[in-house]
Amino acid sequence: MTTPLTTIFTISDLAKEFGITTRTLRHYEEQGLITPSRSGLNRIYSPRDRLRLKLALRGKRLGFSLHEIRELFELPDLTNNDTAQLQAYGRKLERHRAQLEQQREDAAIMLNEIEFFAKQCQRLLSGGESKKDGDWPEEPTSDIDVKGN
Amino acid sequence: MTTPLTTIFTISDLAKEFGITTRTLRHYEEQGLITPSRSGLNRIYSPRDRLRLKLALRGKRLGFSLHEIRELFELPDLTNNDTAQLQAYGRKLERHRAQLEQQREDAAIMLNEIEFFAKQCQRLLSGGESKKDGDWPEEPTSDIDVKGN
DNA sequence: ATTACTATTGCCGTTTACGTCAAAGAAATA
DNA sequence: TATTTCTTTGACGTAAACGGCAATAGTAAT
Repeated sequence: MTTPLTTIFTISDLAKEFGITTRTLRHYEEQGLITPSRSGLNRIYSPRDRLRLKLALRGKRLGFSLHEIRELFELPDLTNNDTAQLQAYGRKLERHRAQLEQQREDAAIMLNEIEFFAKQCQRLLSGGESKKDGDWPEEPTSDIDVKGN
Repeated sequence: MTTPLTTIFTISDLAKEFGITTRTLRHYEEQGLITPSRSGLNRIYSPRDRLRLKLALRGKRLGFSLHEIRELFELPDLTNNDTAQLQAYGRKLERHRAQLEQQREDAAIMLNEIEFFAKQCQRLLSGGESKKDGDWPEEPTSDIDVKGN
């Protein structure tokens, strides 16, 4: 069995695979996120283009803007070793790192809250009617003033 | 020392505390996220309102829309035990739970990628020039086809 | 060649989440 | 009392991320 030397994708291939529209793919191209080659007018996507799309979509799920994603794709030029540019990129990475860690924390907290309410739902649904007229805490209060916060 | 029985906040109090504008607070009210009481025309925010704001902002950081956040705030009515409604709420929670876990995974992956590139930056900046003409992997390729993915 | 897709480039529309005045009423301070 | 200062309600504007045509232009199958 041979590995294909050149795997290519059409715009609708990728659209189907990732559950997006072709309009979205063209939009991402306009924004400089992906730059497929052409066969005449038709777009030809390489595995590298596909990878970029995958990364872009992950970035989107994390709430990054297309602009931010594009910036992350623009790796600093290492041939002319431009220290300032490299530092700038480093700071940008640092900011995104901080944001991602904040998000991890937020996600953990919110998962706790949601799981708590989900369990309440299940209890109320499976376990007959209610146990004592089971009621919600009047709000997702999991972090209310626990630490004077 | 006595604990204040009624802590209240003005619109600019909360705006300052959370680093948002008063316009944002009014917008959240229009969208039904917060419903402060009034003193004449002026809005009066209770600790409960403040908590809601806090939760809302966390939801935002996680990419939830104001509409979704509002839905999560609308706990199903437990007095008339409406099974269908409770189930619907449960399914909604389940969807959000799945999304949050996806996000945790995404965040973890992206943190790895970013930390990798950040280290490269530091190496190139601190360790003199370059070691062998250090170059980037031509892309954040950390997950390219590692598992035929 | 004729039908039938699939793609391409405009280009205008839409939704979300606010920003940005403007006009006007209260409230605090000099 | 005069004057900032804060707030309120409109109402219009905007940036981001596409959606949804329309009018063609290639390409594929019959």
